[in-house]
Amino acid sequence: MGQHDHHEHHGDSLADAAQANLEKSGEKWTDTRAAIFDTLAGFSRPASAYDIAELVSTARGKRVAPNSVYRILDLFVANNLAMRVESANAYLANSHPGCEHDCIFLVCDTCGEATHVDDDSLSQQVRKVATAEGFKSIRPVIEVRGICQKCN
Amino acid sequence: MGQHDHHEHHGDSLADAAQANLEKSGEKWTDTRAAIFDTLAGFSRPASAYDIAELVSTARGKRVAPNSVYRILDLFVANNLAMRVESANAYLANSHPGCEHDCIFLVCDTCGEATHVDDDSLSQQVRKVATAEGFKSIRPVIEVRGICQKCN
DNA sequence: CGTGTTAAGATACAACATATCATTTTTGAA
DNA sequence: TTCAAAAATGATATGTTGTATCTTAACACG
Ligand SMILES: [Zn+2]
Ligand SMILES: [Zn+2]
Ligand SMILES: [Zn+2]
Ligand SMILES: [Zn+2]
Repeated sequence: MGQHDHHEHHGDSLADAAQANLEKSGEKWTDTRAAIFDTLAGFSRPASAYDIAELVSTARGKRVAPNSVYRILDLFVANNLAMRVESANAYLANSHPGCEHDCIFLVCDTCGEATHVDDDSLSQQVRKVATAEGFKSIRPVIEVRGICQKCN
Repeated sequence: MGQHDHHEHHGDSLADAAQANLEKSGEKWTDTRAAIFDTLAGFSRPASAYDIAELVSTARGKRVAPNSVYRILDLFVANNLAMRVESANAYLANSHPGCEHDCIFLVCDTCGEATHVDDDSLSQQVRKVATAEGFKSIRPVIEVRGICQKCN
């Protein structure tokens, strides 16, 4: 189903890719941003801004306010370093920054884990439906809520 | 794109259809539920529980608390009388209760209006992707954020 | 340096959502 | 009809998510 080439990154490799991507857009990879990215990437589930604020605060020994976290998450989303899972009011690190496409998230109602799926033909169809209705600046939100295999 | 027969209801006809549907499930069509449904159906855009609480309170001259509204909206969603638009934290009356299918919502970031689209083949594909990953109790969330034709 | 710009912090508050317990209304059997 | 159980709604408190505004700190660069 992955109809395009891309690289799934992990750990340091992911942070490096994220940094490279952000800097390519002329943005800076500051300590705070790095800490927030690392924390986000450390979650195996979509993390709320408050989750991240708490962990980063502890990790750095000084409080990081939620609004700062939101600011940086917004920056990450705008630059494809992270995605927002709308049905969970939470965020996920993008495991393949630099690769532009519409992700599909399968979110388990029981354990909260989110599976990331790519299906370009499907997301293209969604875009086509919206285009047909005259929509511009299209951002598909394709998610599935349900019970994952492990929880069944 | 609507690959199945169904009826779009409006006004009293819609409320009647909603009532019939709810009662078919053994639930009661109380005054409060009727008022909340009417208010919800009167919105041309996804309405938040608080929006509805405020309007219903005014209309009935007595306060209806948000938690009551949430309770009833949950009931409506469970019985297909309303749908939740996840990316807007808000609700829409279902213009065709009794007709089971996965709706697609196109939501304008500028004016907030939501266009309702049905595409069974598309939503079936989304379900298929989730099924292939071992998901059960699947509830697709297919929405598109963007700028609508009028706002362009 | 000094000055303008960008990033981050502090604080307050708004918006969305749920938990718990009390009260009212409905129902249906005695 | 009366009364007890169940269902619906109300009151209240609190938790969670998100934004607005202003201040302070870090940085870049002439
Ligand atoms: Zn990809
Ligand atoms: Zn699970
Ligand atoms: Zn339909
Ligand atoms: Zn619009």
